[in-house]
Amino acid sequence: MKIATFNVNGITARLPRLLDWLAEADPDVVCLQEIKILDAAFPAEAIASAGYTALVHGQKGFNGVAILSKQPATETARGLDGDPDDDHSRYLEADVCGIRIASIYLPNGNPQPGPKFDYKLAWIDRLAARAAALLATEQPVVLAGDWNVAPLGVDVFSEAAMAADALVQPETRAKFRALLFQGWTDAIRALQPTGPAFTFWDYQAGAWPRDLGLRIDHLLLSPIAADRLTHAGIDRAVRGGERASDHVPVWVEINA
DNA sequence: ATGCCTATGCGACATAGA
Repeated sequence: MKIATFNVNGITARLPRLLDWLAEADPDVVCLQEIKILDAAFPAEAIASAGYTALVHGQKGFNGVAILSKQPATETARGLDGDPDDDHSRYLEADVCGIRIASIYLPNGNPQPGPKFDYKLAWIDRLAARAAALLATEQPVVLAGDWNVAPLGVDVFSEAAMAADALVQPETRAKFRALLFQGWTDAIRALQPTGPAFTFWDYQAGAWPRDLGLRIDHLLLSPIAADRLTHAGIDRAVRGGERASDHVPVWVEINA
């Protein structure tokens, strides 16, 4: 089964690119982030024509996540526990063919320090609580999404240029590492242990042609899912398309 | 030391992204 994550930065603006990529990459499941649309306005018909059902946890203007699937998908969670005042649409989870799959849009957290950074750190704690509960089920689980965390120095084009950014702060990295060390496998790093593996290039300052990227989109696998991991990849070429998102699709294949 | 781009919204610039 091929499972992908793709921050589309607006489903309306990106629909042609998404449909092109679905036809070309042929994933079974796609976790989308930043769909920036209400559930009722989601282009479900176009997605259905491509062969996918859609679970949608939308929001107007910004945020919003979805899970597209060729096989039947059963929703298992919408949002994270732990903060009744949090009205951001950033977490959606489903069962597909016995695999638990989460679409995650972790808060950016800039500027830091400040309330947005505090929200980010608290959100990681809430996600870690959910992740621990999922691990305890001993099911195959895939946590896929835009984590807005560059785990190591090699995951940014320049540590100096990024020093003040919420994506690389020691507290950010420590919380990500703590979650990872619950027992998750970072799929891209499991199959490509060294070197850059960027998944995002800013629209500004010629970041894409200069290859000034970040690795912030990740698929974390539970032990049983990791045992079944056969392939993983980053579809870099998508970044060079017309009206591209600033993120590209990242995917894994696990034995069904 | 800031903006550089891009998407969206009851738009005529502001907010958010990372």
